[in-house]
Amino acid sequence: MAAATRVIVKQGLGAPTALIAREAGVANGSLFTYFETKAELFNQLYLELKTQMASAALEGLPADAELRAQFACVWSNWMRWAARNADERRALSLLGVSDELTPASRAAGHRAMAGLAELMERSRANGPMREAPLAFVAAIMNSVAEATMDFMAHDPAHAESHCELGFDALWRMVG
Amino acid sequence: MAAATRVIVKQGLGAPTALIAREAGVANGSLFTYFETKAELFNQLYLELKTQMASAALEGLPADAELRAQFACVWSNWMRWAARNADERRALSLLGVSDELTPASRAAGHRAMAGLAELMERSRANGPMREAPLAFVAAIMNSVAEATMDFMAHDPAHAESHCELGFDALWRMVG
Amino acid sequence: MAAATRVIVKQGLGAPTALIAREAGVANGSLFTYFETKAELFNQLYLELKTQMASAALEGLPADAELRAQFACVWSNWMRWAARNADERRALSLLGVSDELTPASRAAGHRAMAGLAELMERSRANGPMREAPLAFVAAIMNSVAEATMDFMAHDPAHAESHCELGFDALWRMVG
Amino acid sequence: MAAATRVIVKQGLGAPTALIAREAGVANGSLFTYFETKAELFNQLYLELKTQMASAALEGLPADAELRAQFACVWSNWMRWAARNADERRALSLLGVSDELTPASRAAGHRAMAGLAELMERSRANGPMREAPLAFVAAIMNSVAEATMDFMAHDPAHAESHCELGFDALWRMVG
DNA sequence: CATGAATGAGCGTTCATTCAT
DNA sequence: GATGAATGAACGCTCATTCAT
Repeated sequence: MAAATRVIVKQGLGAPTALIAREAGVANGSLFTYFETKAELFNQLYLELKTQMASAALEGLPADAELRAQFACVWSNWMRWAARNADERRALSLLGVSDELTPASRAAGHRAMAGLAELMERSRANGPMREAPLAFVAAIMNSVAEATMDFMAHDPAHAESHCELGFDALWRMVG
Repeated sequence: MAAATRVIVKQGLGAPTALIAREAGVANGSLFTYFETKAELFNQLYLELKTQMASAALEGLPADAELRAQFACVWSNWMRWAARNADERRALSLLGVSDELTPASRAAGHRAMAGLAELMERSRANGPMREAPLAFVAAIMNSVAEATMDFMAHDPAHAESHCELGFDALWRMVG
Repeated sequence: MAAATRVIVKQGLGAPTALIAREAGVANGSLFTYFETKAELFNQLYLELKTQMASAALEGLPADAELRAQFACVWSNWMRWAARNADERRALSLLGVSDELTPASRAAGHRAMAGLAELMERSRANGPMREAPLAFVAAIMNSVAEATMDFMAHDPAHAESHCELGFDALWRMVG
Repeated sequence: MAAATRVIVKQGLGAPTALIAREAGVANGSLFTYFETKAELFNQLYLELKTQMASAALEGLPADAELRAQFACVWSNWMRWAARNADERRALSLLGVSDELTPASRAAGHRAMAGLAELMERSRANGPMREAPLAFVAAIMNSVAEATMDFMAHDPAHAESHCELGFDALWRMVG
């Protein structure tokens, strides 16, 4: 998995399975002992990374703090994970647009993000988007997060300020 | 070009050039009379679609209206283009993440969006994001637009309301 | 023809007909008005070059001089032609080993060299190879000539001395 | 390798790799397990054949016999190898004029012929070509050898006598 | 006759997947 | 289970040749 992540980042989703196997230190064919097909590997990797990202975001959530503070904590965790796991994030992003990704995996990915979605749900409850469908709000949250991560990755010197700018913007939208 | 758009939407970027040629009603090899390589085709298509999208968005811009109204008009054009050109939008989105896309094409794509960026620039001038880098604000605008388009495409019955929700959210962020 | 020669030298026999046409300043398809196929062009070119080479070699032959002097004159003409028409020689050499060259062309090529062969025939009449088949002697003459030309082309500074060395060697063999 | 040799002789250097693979009894793609490219295969084959030829020529060289006898032995070995390995010789000859042959391979080929060159060097030491560059003498030796082989192959009935004629001619030149 | 866009068979090469060891 | 050589379908691209203009 870690090997696949590294290879995908370097070579894209078109990277030969042989390369992934070599990076993992196993034989060419052994890869297919663990994953029936390349697509299967990609789907599992997608889910693993998404889950890892979600749990990183929710780590240490102060359950009884104010909503805004909770959200700020999650956002900060999320962005920090992205900054420290640039490869994982990049791979996740590539996998997310792959044609090989099954609807099932995509659904499972959403489920992994349920904790985040729930927080979002509560955050907007009294805000201007209280009437919008949750999925829509979640999608916007995601897209702003992605854009923020891109900027943090691209310009690490101002990572901190971009992180805050992103959060403030998001909170203005939904909070 | 239109053929390539259709095929890309159906089969992804991995679609055989032979299929694109057939869809266009020309012979396998004729494609390479017009585009030196598959990558070249993709790059040109990307730029064409991006340009088309940008000019659709800026069409009929009421130059002396209030900023908010101008922006609303652009947003509405933009979303309408996306709704009416779902294939084009999907193809553009796939092309945008391709490894075959050259930095030059990406830069040209940004230039095509200059009109939008400039409007954005003016819109945020007195807003809460007046200190943020333009590129960052543009990225967020794009990402919210993308998310909105996705929802409009996915649930055409509520396209109109999603369009408004998206705009309001964006305006709250930057306006 | 001249265009074909230049292109063959630069790109080898695999050079596209389109390139030859462009070099000749005519359209892609016009080439096939003059030559039915690429092979036909190559065969005709082969014969033209071989004929040109042979007549260059025989030019100004002092019909009533001593045999050795006659041969020396021919050899000198031959080598001079090769030196001054490096492209033609190179092309001829490539064409000579092509699979496209028909036996008929090869035979015609030999006929073009008849004058040289006849001189050779007389030269060896009283020499050590008087019993050998003419064709064999001619082949050896040719091969020594080729080797000499190669050296003259490769090291033009000593062209003159290589030319003489080649002649002396050949004469020792047959004269 | 043997398969490649056979196919090259029958079809020339333009023969499809698929044919070579089939002749070798392996799958289309397997060829590229052993040789990265077609050119790589050709280069390696060239070197193998050249080396094989050279060692055949030097086999059983009577180190303390007279020079002429040594040379005669080598010549006889050489011609016998060519007669018995007509395919190999033909392939070698075709490979030798290919544009795919790298300078490195050509140099390695020369190195493989070093033994022959050295014998040649000693043979001419007191002969009429003692002042000529070694490379030139070697080139002439080669070209006479080639011509002789051609005749032996073309007219096997008189192979023996052509072999002798060739040697005598060569010795007259350099010995 | 000249043109040059169109053709499509054919090629070298890649790589996910299999399977005998 | 692990291996890695073998597989062969599939792809991007080339180019000799044709033919409507």
